Amino acid sequence: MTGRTKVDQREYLNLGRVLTTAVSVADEAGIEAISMRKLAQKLGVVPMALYKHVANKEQLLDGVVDVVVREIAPPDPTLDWKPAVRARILSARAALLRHPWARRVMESKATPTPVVLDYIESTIAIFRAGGLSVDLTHHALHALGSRIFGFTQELYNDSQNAGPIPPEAIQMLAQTHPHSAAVADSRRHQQSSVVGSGCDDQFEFEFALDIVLDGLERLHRQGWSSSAPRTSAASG
Amino acid sequence: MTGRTKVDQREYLNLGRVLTTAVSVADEAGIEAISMRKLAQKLGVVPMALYKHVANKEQLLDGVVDVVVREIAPPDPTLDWKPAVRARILSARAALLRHPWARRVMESKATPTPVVLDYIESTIAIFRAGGLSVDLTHHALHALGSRIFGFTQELYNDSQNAGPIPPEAIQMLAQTHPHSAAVADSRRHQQSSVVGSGCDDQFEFEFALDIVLDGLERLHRQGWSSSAPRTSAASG
DNA sequence: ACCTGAACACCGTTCAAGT
DNA sequence: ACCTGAACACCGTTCAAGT
Repeated sequence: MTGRTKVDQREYLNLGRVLTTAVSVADEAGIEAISMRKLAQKLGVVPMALYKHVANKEQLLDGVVDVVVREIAPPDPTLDWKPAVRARILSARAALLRHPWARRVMESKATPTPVVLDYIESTIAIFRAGGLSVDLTHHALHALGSRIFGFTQELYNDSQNAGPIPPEAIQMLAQTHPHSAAVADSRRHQQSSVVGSGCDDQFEFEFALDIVLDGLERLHRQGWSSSAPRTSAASG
Repeated sequence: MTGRTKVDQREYLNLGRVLTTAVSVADEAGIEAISMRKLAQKLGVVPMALYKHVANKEQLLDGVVDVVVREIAPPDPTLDWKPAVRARILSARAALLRHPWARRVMESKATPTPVVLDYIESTIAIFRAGGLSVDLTHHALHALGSRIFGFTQELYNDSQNAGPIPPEAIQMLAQTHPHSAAVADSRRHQQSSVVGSGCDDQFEFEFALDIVLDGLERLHRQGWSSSAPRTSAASG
């Protein structure tokens, strides 16, 4: 009977509140701030109370990823397959920019959750509705890979904190690695849209994405098939 | 004076032995088997003894990555830039296939070690020697991204243990996600070179790599520049 | 029957005590 | 001066004791 007062003092914990709290904790303090103990403290409960809603930490992270994936905009049925896929991937990228820690969590997973599977399914559906064969769609998924989720595939992703590389650093780099310094320095001559970074990340993302999408479109127009005699994949 | 007997009983620990032991431990038992405590035990020393050779665990992992990166074959100067880059990346991929845990370790790093910087430098040198502009080389590095290191960018990389997806699983998947099931099923009709996996990972890797390299070659031939009026990146 | 605090088996690293 | 064992501050999860 005394348990009844708990209802008045505090909302019962539920899975939704656990997950959205975990997302906001990660947004504010990074993924390393999500431990069962710290999250429980944030929720004002004992650590073991979380185990009423998730079986273990892995299941918690699955749920957290699902929250992020659900933020990705659904496909626009009025677009042709190429702009539709492009818009979808850019929406996924936007979601990951809001939750930069989510990429690492997703990469640590070995199998997709049903929510992620739904996302993949609807993305495949865009290709198929656009007339691409099952075969080419299969290879397209491999070629796009985790870019489907909006992942960038830069050499070093974690330089989000740093702004442009200071000139002194490039000067020093030039003494040992001149080519690298020259390429790094070419960033600062692009004043197009630079905000915090020395590089226009959005431009580079779209540049790489368009190379792949254009290559796939070319193969599609050629009626390319993997069982046909092998030539250079995207030439002709 | 009694310390002298230590020399007879056991070789003095040195950094090289620490790193090569760490690599073989990871090869045999996975990256989670590398902890300062377990590694020390494997070497027959007390955990704190490792701190004579590395400042902390991060520095240990840096050294371990360096061992793997040094296994990548140097560029072949007799080849044109495209086949040279292609061969280099395939050599990097081969190194990662021997040390599958290395990818995750490299991704956890925020900045490159000098050894990794040497690798990047020599790869950039291939592009420049082939006549690509600094500008295009810059974008090429972004477009290839971590593929430079031989990283695959599949949706799920950790399915190395599993063989082909069993037909029953595809049947079940088909009920909820028909497109995904069809695409997954298209794997089993490629009997080209399948060894353990249901998919020809080498083919898919080269397929995606060639799309990017062919796109870059096309832009190079067009004299493409990022400062020129923007069109679809790789079309024309 | 339910909840939960203590405990377990780890981890990287600090630090002071012992030689 | 050097080495190193105990200790610290964590972690995810188990489990039995208490209500």
